[in-house]
Amino acid sequence: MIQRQKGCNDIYGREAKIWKYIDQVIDALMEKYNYNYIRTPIFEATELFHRGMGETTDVVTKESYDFEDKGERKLTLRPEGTAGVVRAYIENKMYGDPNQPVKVYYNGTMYRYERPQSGRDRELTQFGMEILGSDDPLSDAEIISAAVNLYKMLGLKEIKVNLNTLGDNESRNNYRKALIEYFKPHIKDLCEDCQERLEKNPLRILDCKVDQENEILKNAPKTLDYLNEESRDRFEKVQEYLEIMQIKYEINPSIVRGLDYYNHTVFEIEAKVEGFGSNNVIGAGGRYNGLVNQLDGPETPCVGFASGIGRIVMALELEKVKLPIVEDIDLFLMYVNEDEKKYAAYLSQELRLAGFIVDTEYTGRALKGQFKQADRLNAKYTCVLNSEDLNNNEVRIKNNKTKEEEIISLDVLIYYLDEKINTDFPEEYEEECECGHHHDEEHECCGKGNCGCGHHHEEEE
RNA sequence: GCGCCGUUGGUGAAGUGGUUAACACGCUAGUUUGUGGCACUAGUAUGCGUGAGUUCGAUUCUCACACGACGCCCCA
Repeated sequence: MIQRQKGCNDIYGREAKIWKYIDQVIDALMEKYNYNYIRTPIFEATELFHRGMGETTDVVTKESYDFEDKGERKLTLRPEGTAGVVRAYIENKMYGDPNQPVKVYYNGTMYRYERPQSGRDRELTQFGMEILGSDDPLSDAEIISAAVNLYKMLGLKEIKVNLNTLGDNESRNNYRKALIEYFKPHIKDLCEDCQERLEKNPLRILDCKVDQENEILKNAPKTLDYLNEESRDRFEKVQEYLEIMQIKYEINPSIVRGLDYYNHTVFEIEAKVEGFGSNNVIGAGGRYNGLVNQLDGPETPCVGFASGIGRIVMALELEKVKLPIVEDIDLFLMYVNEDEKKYAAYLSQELRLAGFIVDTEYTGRALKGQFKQADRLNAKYTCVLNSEDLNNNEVRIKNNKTKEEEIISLDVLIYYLDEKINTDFPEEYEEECECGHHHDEEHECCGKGNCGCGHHHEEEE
């Protein structure tokens, strides 16, 4: 049997509904923030990804899906979204658009040749957003706020924003030097991996899992002490805007992004949920003022964010968040003989076009089996089409919850169903927001906190 | 790339070096019920990840590979 490829997933059933729902929330949110959807190719010239990340990083040498096509072009399946967006920005000369900055978002599959583990697959789906052409700290804050609001809208409560700054290039280099100098005398007391990291990527030592509790790490120099004045001011501005937007965050000096093109703001958003594996970062981003230029575009300050949809789904499930996913149908049509079946075909067509979710029998089951199927599909109503009733221009509609059955004239069936569905099965509004109160339509949120539940928040309950 | 554990039907799983691979759920059919959901009856893996080896004989032992789970490295 041919199996699916390692680290790839088939998403279907209820899970697929969750994915589609998330996509909808993303689209709705991005509309509010006025970001435009952008779709770039899934493969690009290998060089695009290799440049700007440095040829020697593990990411490039070991973890990218490189291949050659029949025209001997060297191609790579995109491992992330930003490079393609930046390429498109440059190639389409979006920097010349009078409408600046350019705000775009994407949502698609990415490919990384990795060893699969919890929260890490070879094919993954990422949503991301970028602001190209603004160096304003407000744009950093906006990106972070949008990320936080997305998670809140989806219903995640246990999230934590870790914020840090790398400063500009000068600050960053000074800090790097200071770190190496600081760690060098202590190197023997650190784990093997950290000894490797010292020259290669000293910032990573701060993030080490083995030495997490080591005093040496705790007393290590902090980024913030090596910022020049300009970078420090900038960081303070970002924080100020976040506070105005009431976005909670924590400054965490161990947040370092892997690649060189990052500067100034960097952040990671963790899902703090019981049961999450070691990869609990559901989204991350930062400022990358150098990248556009590195890829032959004009000097362009940018900031962006990306989030793995798979990890969001995982977090939603672990938190047992109730999602507004339709898992039932309005009506299941049953029949026994061929004439009734034909009528089922006709009626399902009519009702579907009228906007109802209708299903019927296709596998030749006996009536008993059809009732079971109706239950499995969570049908709100069932209807056994009976030749006798049909001759009288009537059908029997049974509420599948109360088992009450009514005989309805076919002429008014649509009106009947329309009304009954709303009265028998009202939509439930029950959500809990940060304020800790359950609330529904009558009992609204007290307004403390930013729950994104979609209801208007009054000052008083 | 490294480490650890795992892989039995539609699902959850038990089990053994040797004629029919337990049990449960599910599913299908039948009896009964005015049109089901309860109950009862019957059916439902020539098969135990793939390949090779040990053996008279392997799903059970050994090895390799694949896949899954988790962790390390790395994390765009």
